[in-house]
Amino acid sequence: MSLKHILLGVLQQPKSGYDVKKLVDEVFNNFWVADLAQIYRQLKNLTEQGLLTVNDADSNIGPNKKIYQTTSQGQKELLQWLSNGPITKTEKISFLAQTYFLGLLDNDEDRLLFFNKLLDHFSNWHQMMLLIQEEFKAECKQYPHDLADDMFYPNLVLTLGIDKLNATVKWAKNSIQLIKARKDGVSSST
Amino acid sequence: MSLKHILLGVLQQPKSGYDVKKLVDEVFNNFWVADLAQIYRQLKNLTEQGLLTVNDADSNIGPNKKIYQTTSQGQKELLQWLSNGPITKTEKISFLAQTYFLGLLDNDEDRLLFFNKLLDHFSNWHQMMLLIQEEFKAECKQYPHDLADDMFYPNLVLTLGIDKLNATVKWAKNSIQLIKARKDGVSSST
DNA sequence: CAGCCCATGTAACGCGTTACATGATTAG
DNA sequence: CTAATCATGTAACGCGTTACATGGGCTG
Repeated sequence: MSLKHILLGVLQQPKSGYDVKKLVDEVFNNFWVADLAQIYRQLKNLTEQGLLTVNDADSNIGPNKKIYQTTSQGQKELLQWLSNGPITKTEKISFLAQTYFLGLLDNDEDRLLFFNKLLDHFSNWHQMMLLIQEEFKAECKQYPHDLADDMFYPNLVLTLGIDKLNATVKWAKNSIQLIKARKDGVSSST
Repeated sequence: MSLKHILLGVLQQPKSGYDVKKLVDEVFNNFWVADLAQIYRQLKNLTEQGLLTVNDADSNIGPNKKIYQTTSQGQKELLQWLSNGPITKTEKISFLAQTYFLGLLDNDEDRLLFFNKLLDHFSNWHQMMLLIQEEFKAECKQYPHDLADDMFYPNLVLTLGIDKLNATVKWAKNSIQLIKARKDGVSSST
C-alpha cells in the first residue's frame, strides 16, 4: 500500500520510471526495496487513475523516456496518506525468523558463520550511512536544526536508520560472544 | 518466501492452523505478521508438496481441528533455508516512508501529532517486550548464558527487538524536540 | 439470545518477484 | 566486438489482504 505513495511523493519532481528506480535504490534503500517491473506497473495504474501525468521526452542516450509527474489529485491522495497517521506493525524481517530457528542447525560453527555474515552485512551498511550523514552535516552550520525544510525529514529518516543499524551491529557482535561462551562451556562466569 | 519456513519451523510441534496464527501473533509479532487466510493456504500447499502431514483431531470446543506437522522432507527444506545464510535487505517500513515526506504537511502541529502517535505506539510495545524479557530472565540463573537451547535463539531475537525499539523510542522523542525547536525559531543554540 | 471465541475455509484482487523481450548508445 | 548502462515493457506465478461463508459452544 505504500509504493503508490512513494511514487506520488518522488514524482512531485518529474521523472521517468527508470529514474525513480535509481532514486529509490539510492535514498530509500534504508527502508524500502522496489522492483522495476513493479514500478512500471504502478506508474501505469496511477496514470490511469489520474494521479499522475505522462509526457514523452527525448533521451540523449538510449530510447525515449516517459516523464511522470504527480497531479493535484495525486498530491491530495499523498496528503491523505500522511494525515491518516503512522502505519506500523507491518514489518517482516526474514533474518530474525531465521535466527529464531537457528538452534536447529547441528553445530555452533554454522551458527557463528550465520552471525558473521550478518555482522559483515550490517556493519558495511552502517558505514555507508554514516558517510551519507556527513554529507548532510556539510550542508549546514548547525546540524540538524538549520537543515533546509526539504532535507530535515529525510535526515530524520537517515538518523533512525543509523541508530537501528548501530543497535544491530552491537547485537550481532554480542551474539557472537554469547555463542562462543556457550560453546566453550557456560561455567566461565566472569 | 519466509512464511513457508516459519510454518515448517513451528510445526515441528504438531498444531492446527488456528493455533499457528495465535503463536505467530504472540511470539513472532516482533518481526512478522501473518493473515489466517494466508496460513490456511500455505498449509494446504505445503501438505500437497509433502513438507507437512495432516491429521484430524477432536476439539473439545468448536469444530474439529486439522493437526499439521513437519515431515522429514520439510525439516530438510528448513535446514536448507537456514544454511543459505541470512536474508537481509527486504525491509519495508511504511512509517519511515511517511516520515520522509512529512514536510509536505502544512503545519508543525500535524507533524507533532504524527510523531506523538509513533512514540505512543512504540513505547507501549517496548514496555510489553521488556515484560516478556523478564519471563526469560526468570527461567534461568545466569541470563542469558544458561537458557535452554530452545530458548537461547528466541531470546536473541527478543533482545534485538528491544534494542531497536529502544532506539526508535529515543529517536521519536528527540525528533519531537527538534521539530519544536525549529518551530520556535532555530536561534536557541543551547 | 446476543455476542464472542473456536475453527475451517473460498474468492477476488492487488502487490512483489522473476524471467523474458527489445533495442539504442557508450566505454573498454 | 563485447559488455554495461539506458530505457521500456509483458507474462506468469506466488504472496498478502480483505471480504465473505459456515457453524458449534460458551459467557453474560
